[in-house]
Parts: sequence; C-alpha cells; structure tokens
Amino acid sequence: MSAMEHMAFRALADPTRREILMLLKQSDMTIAEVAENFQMTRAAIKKHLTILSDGGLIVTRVEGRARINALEPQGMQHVFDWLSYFDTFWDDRLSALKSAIEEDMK
Amino acid sequence: MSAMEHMAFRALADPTRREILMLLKQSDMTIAEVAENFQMTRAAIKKHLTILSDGGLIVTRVEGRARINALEPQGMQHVFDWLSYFDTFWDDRLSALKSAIEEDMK
DNA sequence: TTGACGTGATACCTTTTGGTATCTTATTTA
DNA sequence: TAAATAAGATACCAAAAGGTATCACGTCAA
Repeated sequence: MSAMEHMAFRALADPTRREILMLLKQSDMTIAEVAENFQMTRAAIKKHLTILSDGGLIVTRVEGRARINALEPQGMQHVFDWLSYFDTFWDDRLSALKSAIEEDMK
Repeated sequence: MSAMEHMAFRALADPTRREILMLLKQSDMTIAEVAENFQMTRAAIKKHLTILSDGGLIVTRVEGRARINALEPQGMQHVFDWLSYFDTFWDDRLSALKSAIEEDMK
C-alpha cells in the first residue's frame, strides 16, 4: 500500500477539505479566495491545502505573490484504484461459494 | 453532505481499517479472526470494526456468541457517489472556458 | 452448574489533528 | 522607497483518534 494512497485517503477524511475540492472543481483559487468560503483563518485553510497537496489531490502554481490552487484530477486516481478492488466483490464471493461447493462434493 | 458519507470517508482514512476491508472481501470473519491478522489487541480491532460499521462499510450478524463481520458492498456507494462528481471535472472546465471566451467576445 | 470462550464496555493514556495567534518574507503599487 | 498585499512558518492549545488494560455479560460445553 503506497504512502501516496494513504495521504489521499487521509486528505479526503476531513469535511472542510472535501468542500475545498468541490470549490476548486468550479475554478482555481488563491488561498485567500478559498478562505473566503469558510469561517476559519487563512492559516487553517493553508494547512488543509497543504494536506490536499500532500495527498496529490491538488497542485499549486505561483503567479507573482499569489499561489493558485487547482484540482489535480489524476490524484483521485489512487483512490479510485483502491476502491476498484471492491468492484469485484460479488464475483469473488460467487467463486468462493463455488469452490466451497466443489470441496463439499469431494 | 450526509453524515453517513462523512463517516464512510472517515472510516477509510485509517490504514488498519482499509486492510480489514480487504480481509473481509475474502471472507466473513469474527472479531477474533480479524484480530489475528494484526499486532494489536482485540479491543482495538473492535473499535475499528465499530467505525467501519458506523460508516456503513460492514455489517455484523450474530451467531450464538460470535459476531460475524461482513463487507457491505453498498456502503462503498456513498464514497463512489461523492467521487463521481469529479468524473465531470474536465467537462466542467471546458464549459467554463467556453463561457469565458464568449464573455470576452462581447 | 461450572468453567471456558467470544464479545461488549469503560477508563485511561499518548499521539495526531484542526484550529488560532503571531511574526516573517516576498511581491506589488502608490 | 514606503505601504499594502499574499503568503509561509512557527508556537501553542483543545479536541479527537488510536491504542491498552480491565471488568462485565451472554453463550456453549463438559
């Protein structure tokens, strides 16, 4: 299990961070612009953005003194990949049942 | 944003809990059986299972004195639903760009 | 019925997390 | 150049999270 994957899941665990992702889905934003949407200090928002960045869910580009945060769509891929294991859940259960029946018939 | 959705994301944030889900994907297990796979007390595993249950990711059935934990595939649906918003990310960006261009042309 | 077994529940401890306050640095702009 | 602006860095605090130890409770077997 990759550390990146873990950081992505950890980043998604907080409601504020999930809201930030929804905001950034609409448009790229500076830290101050993101902070306008929440009742907490810019410093707190900055921490959340750092965690989102650590999780590979957003990227930041520098324009002068501004840091512009943008969604990193591929970052969500780690999460999708992990979750995709559970797509096969029912298939796996059926094959396990099949094996058990075959075992019984011996 | 539903509380259930939040609990599901919270449940997925811990590596131990994600491992437990992988185990339960293979077969249903009692608490003691799950605990055999980890170097921590049964009580700690029980806490993790409670959090997974709160998140709707597993269900428990009682058989005598045993509590058998099983994956709840639909529980993952809350997570998939939220993440699916980001499927449309590039479409949204293109339409936003289109609007911006139209605005410029006025 | 008397243990043994599987589990639930609670108290407690340590670390992590989410937040504020404050100070510093870098970039504009008047 | 001086002041305003955008952000980084750090110290600090309260609450939540992850873990252990311990005891109580229902269930099964001899």
